[in-house]
Amino acid sequence: MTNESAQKAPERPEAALKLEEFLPYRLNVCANLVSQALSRIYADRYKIGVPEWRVLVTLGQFGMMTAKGIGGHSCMHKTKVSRAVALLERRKLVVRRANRADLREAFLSLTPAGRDIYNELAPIALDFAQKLLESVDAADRAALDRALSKLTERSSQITDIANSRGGR
Amino acid sequence: MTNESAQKAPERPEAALKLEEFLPYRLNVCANLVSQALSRIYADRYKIGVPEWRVLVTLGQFGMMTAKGIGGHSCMHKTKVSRAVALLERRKLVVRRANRADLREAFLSLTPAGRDIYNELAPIALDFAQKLLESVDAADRAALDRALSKLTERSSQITDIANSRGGR
DNA sequence: TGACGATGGTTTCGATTGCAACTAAACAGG
DNA sequence: CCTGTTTAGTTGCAATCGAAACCATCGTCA
Repeated sequence: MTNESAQKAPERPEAALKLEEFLPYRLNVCANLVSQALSRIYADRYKIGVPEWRVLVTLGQFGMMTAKGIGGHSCMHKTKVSRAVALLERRKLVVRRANRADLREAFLSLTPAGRDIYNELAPIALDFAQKLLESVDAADRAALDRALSKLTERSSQITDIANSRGGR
Repeated sequence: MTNESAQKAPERPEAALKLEEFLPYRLNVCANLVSQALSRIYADRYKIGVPEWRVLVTLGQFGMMTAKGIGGHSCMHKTKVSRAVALLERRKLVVRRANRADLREAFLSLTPAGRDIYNELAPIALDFAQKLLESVDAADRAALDRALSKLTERSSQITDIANSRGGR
């Protein structure tokens, strides 16, 4: 066997790329399925999607916040936040209060109706997550927690570096 | 404290829903970041997106397959597969060969050019996944593996049940 | 004060998505 | 055979998304 042919060999069999074992793929499939299962809880009941759900939960958690704050905390693009808030505002689930000290931003918070929905959904969502976690061996749960944190941190790091390189 | 007020209490503080600790949310964020980081490897270089990437990898792995087969193996909607294949076909990375025994379907496979790209990308992708995994404590990796499998299984189960109920 | 860059948020626009309707071919079962 | 049903794959359409442009306001510095 020459060097040439060794280089051209498709791949070492033991290193073959199998999609179903490939971490990024598995994460994506898992996250989508979980997301879809969860959204059954609120989608039909209240006709809202994931972005609206996140806004609702964030405001439920913090009480009052700017759109920027919501975006930062829920990892959503500002246009997504803007549109989700607009929808919730139309439905009278969220109110906008001007910030006298800075008229560019506005403070958002749940209306009583929004709070009602939040109070109804939050325990159901927690229960859902709990049920989901119960399918994972108790001994593995902490590891999953750590792993998700590490993977999230590492990949956002990679993206940042690549972005700063590309943006030169 | 009456029963009434206990029922109306927003939530027990210890059970409060915190988005940043909520498993479905964390999975989604993690998967998106990882996916985005990975796509840097192939997106710019070859101007393809996730669906095309998955078709490429699936065909690289199995050699020859129908669109249905690809969809099943890569968890993609048939329209996504159809469009991804159409794009790759236009780029001469994939060929379609009629199945004499059943003219509805067609066998798809990589062209030599497609195989070249696969052979270039696969090791880089594997390396990426490896690097990513290295950020996770070695002791936690097997647990992550099991947890992802369980969560995937459980949530697709939930969705299936809900779907069959709704589809009555 | 007044000009300029930065910032919060909205809007416009092109691209991607998934559902539903469709086409064409296979496979009943009489 | 014909007829109705199922299946592989494509296409039309409406909804969603994110990048970039945009608008209004703020902070800075001369």
